[in-house]
Amino acid sequence: MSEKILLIEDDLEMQSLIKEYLTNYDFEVVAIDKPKEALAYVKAHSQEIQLIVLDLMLPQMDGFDVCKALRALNEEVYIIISSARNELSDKILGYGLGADDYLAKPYEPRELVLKINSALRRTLKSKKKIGDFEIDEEKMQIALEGYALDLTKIEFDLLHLLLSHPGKVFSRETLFNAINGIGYSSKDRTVDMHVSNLRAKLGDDSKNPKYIKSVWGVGYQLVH
Amino acid sequence: MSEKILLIEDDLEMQSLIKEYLTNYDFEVVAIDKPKEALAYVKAHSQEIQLIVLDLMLPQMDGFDVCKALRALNEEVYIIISSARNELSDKILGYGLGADDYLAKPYEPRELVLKINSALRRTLKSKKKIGDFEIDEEKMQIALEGYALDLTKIEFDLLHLLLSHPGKVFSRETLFNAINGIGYSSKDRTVDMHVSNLRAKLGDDSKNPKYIKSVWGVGYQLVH
DNA sequence: CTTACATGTAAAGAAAGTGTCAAGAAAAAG
DNA sequence: CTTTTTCTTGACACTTTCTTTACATGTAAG
Repeated sequence: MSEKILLIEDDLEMQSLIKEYLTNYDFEVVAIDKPKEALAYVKAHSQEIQLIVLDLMLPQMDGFDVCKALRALNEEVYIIISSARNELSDKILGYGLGADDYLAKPYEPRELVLKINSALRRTLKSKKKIGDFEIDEEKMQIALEGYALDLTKIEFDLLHLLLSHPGKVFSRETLFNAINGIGYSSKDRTVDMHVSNLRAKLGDDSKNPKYIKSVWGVGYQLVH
Repeated sequence: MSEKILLIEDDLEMQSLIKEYLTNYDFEVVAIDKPKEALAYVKAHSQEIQLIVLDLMLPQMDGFDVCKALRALNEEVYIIISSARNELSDKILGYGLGADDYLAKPYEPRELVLKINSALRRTLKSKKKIGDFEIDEEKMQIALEGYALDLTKIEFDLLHLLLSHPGKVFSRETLFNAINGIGYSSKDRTVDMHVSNLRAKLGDDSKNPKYIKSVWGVGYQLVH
């Protein structure tokens, strides 16, 4: 699995250096030196690009405007700005350019790799797929077979926990603690109730569960 | 029960110190100073290793790359990185090297033991093989020759206990206590009943047991 | 071989766990 | 402050599991 990265850098020597370095780390890199071309590229391939590395010292357009334009084209993409250290460092982060991270020049290529990795880890984290489910952590939403479920907070937490370890048996106490902090007593039926409601929303059947199975005397587990 | 830990540390003095310390805590430690050797070792013994302690100040390869390579070889293993405090401490945790925990040098050996313990508690949970059986503790499931058994909680506990010490003779009282807390009386036949049901589910024969053997006047044992 | 006690297991009864409706309590929204 | 939504609790029916009883069978020792 490789990720597509757009590198916008007008210093061609630097460009090829970084491109090579990132390529070694299994990223797919598209390098462009002219901001207008870059914008055109993003317009055309918006969906494919996971991340943009933008150097601010660009000739044709002001780097700020490029950044804004990029963000306008794609709200989701992660943008890392690089620029000479003493230049704009503070401002960039402060003002709403839409950039997600900042890297002072000169920088170690490794640093860039680190930032890219952490960025991708974060973006790839929302929208995990598990079986027929799709979790969007940011939106606090879970979809089943493409249809978003209308869950309460507790239901979301519960299902999320079950989905995080498919097949694992969770005791009622564990589930209770996950949603309520502490204070479980064995005659508490609240977890059962939430599971029952969840099942209803999932269209699941307790006697013949497709998703949430009861483990007698213990708790519940996600069928997988 | 001891756990296998791989220690990658090029400072030999430090290495033997830590190794000795961990050994005192009943861990089985493999210490290697050369990263290439370490990688080779992991490749060969991937399944056995529960946890890796990796020192970043290594000669041949960059510690980052070692860490990544280790993670590539084994997604499951828990990796603890150690490194001089002021070096990269913050970055390491933030960025995606695949490490699970971080320890700033110099550290107290005790600290390391604590981290190891908490890590093992988390990972050491699933899928042990014993003879024809395979236990998945997380899923609370035991499979016989690949087929999952449908056991009740008590049956699971009972078989699990027998499997944990193949050949050991367990008295009825011990077995009873394991499943019921306390309160065994010698004319209690409940353990016998559970064993009988278990045997049925295992397709076992009490007169000619393949799995659970009766030990006259005492209790039961797992045939091995 | 006989006695005394141990084990195997079917079947019945006891106990405990689960599903969910409906009502009340609590929290969030308006 | 009122309304609405969500959460908890109690109740009851129902299911599954556990224990006990009962009797047949098996084993060791005199």
